[in-house]
Amino acid sequence: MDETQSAPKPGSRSESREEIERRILDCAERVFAERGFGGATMQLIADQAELPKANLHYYFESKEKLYRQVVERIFTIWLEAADSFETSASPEVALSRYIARKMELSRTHRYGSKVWANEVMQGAPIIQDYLEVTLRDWTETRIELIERWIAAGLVRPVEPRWLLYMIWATTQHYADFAHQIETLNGGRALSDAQWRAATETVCGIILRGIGLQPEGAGA
Amino acid sequence: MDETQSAPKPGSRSESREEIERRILDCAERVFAERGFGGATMQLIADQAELPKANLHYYFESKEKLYRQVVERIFTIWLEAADSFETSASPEVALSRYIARKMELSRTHRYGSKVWANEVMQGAPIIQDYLEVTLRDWTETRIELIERWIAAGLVRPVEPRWLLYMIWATTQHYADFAHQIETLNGGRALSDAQWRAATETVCGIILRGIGLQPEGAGA
DNA sequence: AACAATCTTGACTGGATGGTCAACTCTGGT
DNA sequence: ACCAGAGTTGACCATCCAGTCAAGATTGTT
Repeated sequence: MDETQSAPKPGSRSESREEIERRILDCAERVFAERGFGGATMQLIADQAELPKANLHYYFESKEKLYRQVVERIFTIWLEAADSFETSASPEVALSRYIARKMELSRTHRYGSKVWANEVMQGAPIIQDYLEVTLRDWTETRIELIERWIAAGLVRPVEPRWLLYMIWATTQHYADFAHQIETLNGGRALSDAQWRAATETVCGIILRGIGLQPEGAGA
Repeated sequence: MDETQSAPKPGSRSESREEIERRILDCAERVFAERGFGGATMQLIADQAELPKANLHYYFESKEKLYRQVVERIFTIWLEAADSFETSASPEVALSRYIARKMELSRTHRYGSKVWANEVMQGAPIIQDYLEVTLRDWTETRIELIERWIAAGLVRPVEPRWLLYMIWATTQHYADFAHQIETLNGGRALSDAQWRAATETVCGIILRGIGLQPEGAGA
């Protein structure tokens, strides 16, 4: 039901420390995602990782330290995705790639996205500094970039800030609200084709919404 | 620091049962929103409502019953907002009104939106039946409506489903991620003007994105 | 084989949590 | 003034939780 790892058997001692820590982090991510920090229990994480709770504490000092590492790992992934918003590309390319990448992340890192959402909803007690520094800087450079596009007449005048929030919201929605989306999809996960269609629709609406023509768009 | 009520003093016995229950529900909503179901404690809710914990149990049998009522209240509000997506209006009017109403809800019912988000992220253990019946029916009628608009050539062909998700995601983001938005706004809540601008930008991008001209749009 | 370092784990602890209860107070009706 | 029912509350309980610990198992090294 739950095979994250498969090369060395979970109980086996041939697993390296790194592998075990990764297995714990993966399970912790899922549990924190589904129940929030307060609702998650070390016992449940231990069970899912197929370890005794005491052993879990051997690898991660405390629940908070474990949570911190989960959140930090997610932020790293987010940062990498953020790079696909290339400052050198044309508006069409930069935005399409960024949106597509974020949609992909929502599919492959559903739980990470949920942990992030939970953390922010709780007022970002752990990652406030990331918001204030890294995220803020990134946001500001992109706002300036979009403003330059607007000044150059490439993009219809919109406030870049609300545009960025729209992209974040729309793409992350597919991870955070996956359960709702799947319920409305007859209880089934979205197919490859549906993910492609959703990505294209999101790209299409946003690009056209700011006066761009999506690449490879018909009539 | 925390005056939800003010006409009759919190401790006063001149408060009606209804008033007390509403005060509890308001506080519970906030606590559940910020910490999720598992992370919330009855003690904290009681403290915020300025009641002894035992008294809280006099009004609400159990934590789960209280949570259920909070979620049901939110769903009711959501349903009312859903009505502003009028099936009789033009695409421009129906969509603009719906988006504007949802943005307004994100501003006035931030905590309700967060509780909903939490519930869905946890797999909707309490409200699965709402998702499967009420939400599904509503969604399907709107999808058919949008398909008729498309068939009539009023709206550019897009898959209505992804459009609806986009509207939900974008508007609810302003409630669920309010903390992030405020951090990026220099730590201040959005002003009236900013809410208006955000609403207009969201409306503008979505309407133009599907080939409509927002009402009262310039050039 | 001997040994030290690393890893594993069942049993435990102190504190928090949801929920209960019996005693108490208040209010409106007579 | 009296009473019954509604509302209030401190003290209490069983359970669960994060975290500890010491005894034991495994591993790499010589």
